[in-house]
Amino acid sequence: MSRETPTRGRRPKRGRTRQALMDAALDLVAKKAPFSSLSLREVTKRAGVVPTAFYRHFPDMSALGLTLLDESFRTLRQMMREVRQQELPNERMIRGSMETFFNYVRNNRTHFLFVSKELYGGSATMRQAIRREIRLFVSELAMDMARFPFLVRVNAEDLQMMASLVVNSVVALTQEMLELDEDDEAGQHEMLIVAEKQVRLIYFGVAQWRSDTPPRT
Amino acid sequence: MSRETPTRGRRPKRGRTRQALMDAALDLVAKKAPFSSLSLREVTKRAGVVPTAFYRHFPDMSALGLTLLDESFRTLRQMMREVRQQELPNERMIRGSMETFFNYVRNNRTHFLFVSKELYGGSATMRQAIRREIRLFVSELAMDMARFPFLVRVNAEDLQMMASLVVNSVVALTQEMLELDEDDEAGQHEMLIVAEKQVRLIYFGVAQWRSDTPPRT
DNA sequence: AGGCAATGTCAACACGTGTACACTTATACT
DNA sequence: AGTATAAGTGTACACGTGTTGACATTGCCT
Repeated sequence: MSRETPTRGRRPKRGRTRQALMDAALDLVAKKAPFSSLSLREVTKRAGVVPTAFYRHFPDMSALGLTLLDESFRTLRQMMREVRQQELPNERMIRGSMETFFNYVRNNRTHFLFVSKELYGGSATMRQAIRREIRLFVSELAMDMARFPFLVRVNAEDLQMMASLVVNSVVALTQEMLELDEDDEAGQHEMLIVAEKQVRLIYFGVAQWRSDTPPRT
Repeated sequence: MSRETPTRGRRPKRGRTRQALMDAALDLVAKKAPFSSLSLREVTKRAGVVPTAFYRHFPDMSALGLTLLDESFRTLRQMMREVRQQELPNERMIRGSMETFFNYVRNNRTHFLFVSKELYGGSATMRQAIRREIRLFVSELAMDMARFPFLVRVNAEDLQMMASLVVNSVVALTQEMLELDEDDEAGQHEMLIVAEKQVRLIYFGVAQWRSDTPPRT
């Protein structure tokens, strides 16, 4: 038995522990295992808090997970919206979007690691929640593409399919990038280059596309 | 404590348990959690065997995992090689490859579920092993594409980038399909359609591509 | 038929797990 | 200042975990 602090119930600021728990969970995810295989005790220990203190902030681990998930996507959504609104010419737009996105990933590494590991390995509700976010990105991108003049003849279904192709590719590259060492700048830069090329390639394909089925109104 | 069979050491055929353990693991992965969060006891219980019997066949759980991984990819590799060798004209080739691949996924659902959940959520060695297999597919596809007459001017780096775009997209759609209910035929068919369109779209983009930059570091 | 290696069982251990309960302390509000 | 409430602590329990060791059975080979 380790008796580091025999003092009893003495800790400063008001609601600091909640954040400590979230940070601890992300920490463990980054350097150990996926969130879904973390134990409550493990997290509390890392946060420097007794196990039972956990319940003062979350009813159980899955609640912590959903909070983390929300935190991960909240700022990202807004950022992508801003990126989209700045309306650059095509070529510059692709490059710019990729740069800001991957920069964001880099600055929020632990959050993306968390999401990446839960996308397919998490609980059913967790997976669905993440998928919903991704589908949202796809739909918004599809709406943007609908405004391209050379895509007026493409029906909604195909627009969705094109957008999902772009998003899926970026997601895959993101996950690949997260596998790299944190300070492998060369590798990460290469990922950016590849991502930009892949999206440009898709862009070429899109320009060539015709929907056989009747176009949208 | 359930004492269903108080008999002691009585079980028929020779090496049947090893397969029972592997089946039990896949079973649990399919209807519960990712392999990496399964416990040894859980697996043995499912296999109808006492925990210690496990060690007669595998030194530990990770060994079971690697065996399962090998089993998952061994037949797939060969199948893809056969598909590639049948040299159909472009359009038919895309459709045919997608059909046979997704059919294979359908017939080996549990194996692919296993792989899908370990790709990002598994242990480091597991993740690397799976990535290696995927990279192998990418390289082989790139070699195939190199024989396309309209791709002779594309450098090796870009060929790799194109192939990885195709493979990543198919992988993503596969994982999406695995999320569907096992007997949702309509949904699975739709996935096939989307996959075929996406690859065709990439194909269009590829036909338009020129490598501007000479290969550099 | 006999032997021996492979394959199974049982009991036990030391430890990690989630959670309930009763408690102490810190902070915010009147 | 006084106090109610939020937020922390320690103890305890029942259970699941991986692994060890000694023993029992099976089945293939000669």
